[in-house]
Amino acid sequence: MPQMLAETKSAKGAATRDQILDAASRLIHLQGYHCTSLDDVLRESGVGKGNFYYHFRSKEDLGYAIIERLVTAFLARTLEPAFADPEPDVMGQIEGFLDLVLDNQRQRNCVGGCPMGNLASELSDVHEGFRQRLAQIFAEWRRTLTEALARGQARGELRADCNPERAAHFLVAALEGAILMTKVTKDIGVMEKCVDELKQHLTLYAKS
Amino acid sequence: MPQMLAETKSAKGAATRDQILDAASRLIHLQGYHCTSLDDVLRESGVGKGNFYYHFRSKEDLGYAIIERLVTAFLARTLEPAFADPEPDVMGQIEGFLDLVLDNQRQRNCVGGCPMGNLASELSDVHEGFRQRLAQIFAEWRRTLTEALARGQARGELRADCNPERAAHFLVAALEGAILMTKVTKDIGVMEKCVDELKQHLTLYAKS
DNA sequence: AGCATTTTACCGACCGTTTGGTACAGAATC
DNA sequence: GATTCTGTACCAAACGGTCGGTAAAATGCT
Repeated sequence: MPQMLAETKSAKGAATRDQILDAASRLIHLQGYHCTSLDDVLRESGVGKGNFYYHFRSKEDLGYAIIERLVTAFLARTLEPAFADPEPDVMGQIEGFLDLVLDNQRQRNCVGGCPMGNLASELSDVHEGFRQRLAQIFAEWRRTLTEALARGQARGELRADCNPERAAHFLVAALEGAILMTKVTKDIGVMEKCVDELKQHLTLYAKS
Repeated sequence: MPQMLAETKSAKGAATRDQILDAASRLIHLQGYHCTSLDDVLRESGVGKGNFYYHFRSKEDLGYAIIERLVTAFLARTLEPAFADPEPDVMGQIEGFLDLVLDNQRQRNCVGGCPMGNLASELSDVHEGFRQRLAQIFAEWRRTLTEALARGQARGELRADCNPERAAHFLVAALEGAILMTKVTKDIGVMEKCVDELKQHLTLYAKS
């Protein structure tokens, strides 16, 4: 019975594994999953093919690893920081979060779009496993927003007739759509308008 | 000098060309552009390879044709009908349009998503020509909404402080995002919530 | 300590398949 | 009888993936 796993056990191995993930993340963010070939990743990362298959079972396995790295990066660097402190007013927190995502796209010059949104669009109807994992991530994103809104509601900052869960669904969807539109138009102004309008929408929830 | 064009000249030729486009549209809608191979299209349409290359210069050429067929179908069957009659109240027209798009996704069981949104996400950073054409389509969609909103504003149905262009940007983006979210979650309820919220947003524009 | 052995990490040639695309001959149609 | 169409055979390149083999660590043994 041959060893079927490919677990990384030393610091050196972990380093090359990271090199692969770095290159693959970058390429897949720009070109998509199917349009990024193994050879692309190998060339970009300077890792040999045999080495790749030492660290990953398959391209699919790499795909899952990329998604995992994506979600941790998003949660740790964008979502959680924006809502970490439960003290400040929720409205300001959400607006800050919107600005953060907007600025992210501005810095990228409208290239790449949302890594998770891209994969969701490309793979949802092609690979059920990927779809489920991605859906999970969006659910977590939504949950964070829902909780923040509910928190604000409990504190009397938001109107009682605001439906936190529905609003969270809407915020995530609108943001994803805005990123997509700014990606296809290559005009950050498009997303700015959308975020402005989204902030307008938030006033619907504000207490009188 | 060989014949470089591939213009269809008889009814029969046009028929097979349509068969190809039908199959390709279906497949690309479900699997995306890169994930749909020529052989897939040939198998599905029952057309030989030589025949395909009689009607299309390349897969890229097919891609452009698909986009063209997409836009005409969307404009003729969805967008224009919803806003054809300039008489009724704009608010109702937009709500009707939202319901139409929502119902479209319901009928598809949340499979496929928005054909144009999918291509925009997959190809915007990979193929500049496709990107430009897709951006054009979204611009036209937005223009229709902008004009409708401006019409309503001129008639006093909408508040003066509503910015039609900005609102149109937002509506398109939010709708695209909602379709994407319903595609990845495979739950039409997600899109229903988004459309509900979007209708709430429209009340911001309503006169007092 | 010093040597032997296993484990971990890595390479690049190679494999079968599929890719988009071509050549071309034959059939259908006018 | 030319033009319009269509099937088949074929191509080089690229695809994801496998292979045998090799450094280089880590580990075991005395």
